[in-house]
Amino acid sequence: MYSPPDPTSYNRLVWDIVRQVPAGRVSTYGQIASMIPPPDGVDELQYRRLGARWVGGAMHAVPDGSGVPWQRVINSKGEISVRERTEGHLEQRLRLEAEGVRFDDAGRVDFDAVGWDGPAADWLAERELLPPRPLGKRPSSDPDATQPRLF
DNA sequence: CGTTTGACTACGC
DNA sequence: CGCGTAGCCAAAC
Repeated sequence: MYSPPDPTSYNRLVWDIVRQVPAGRVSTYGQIASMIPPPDGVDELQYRRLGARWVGGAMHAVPDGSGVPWQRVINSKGEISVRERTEGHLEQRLRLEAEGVRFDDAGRVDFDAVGWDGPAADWLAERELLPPRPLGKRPSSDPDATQPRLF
């Protein structure tokens, strides 16, 4: 798999971030990666794809009983990335549904409803991490037809 | 020792 | 909006 220069410390950092995701909310591999600065020498655009894979590797490597809520990390399409018809896939879905996360007929969640907006700004600053990429559709793309003027 | 296979995304059709 | 593919690496077969 695509591995970061230092998988051990990278994984620890990823797990720390994932621990911040509250129950009932979901993040994505790409969003987690977006908070971690790209290592030296890694092209930023390339890191958007590589980093997501690295985070996937970190999730795959979560130790049993570590308390890391790995089920709250899914792919950018809003679906569970663990291969279907596997034990892990079913367990992730059941865990999320137990937290109140709903899946549509296509097996996708609604980021606008359950998407995570990242840790508090000071939490990120303490660790020299970047602000996360927002999830879901941009509310700004919705015309002000439904958005009444406040004055 | 050669192949297959990923807990991913962006981009082009 | 759905589908295929590149990118580019380490393990498991």
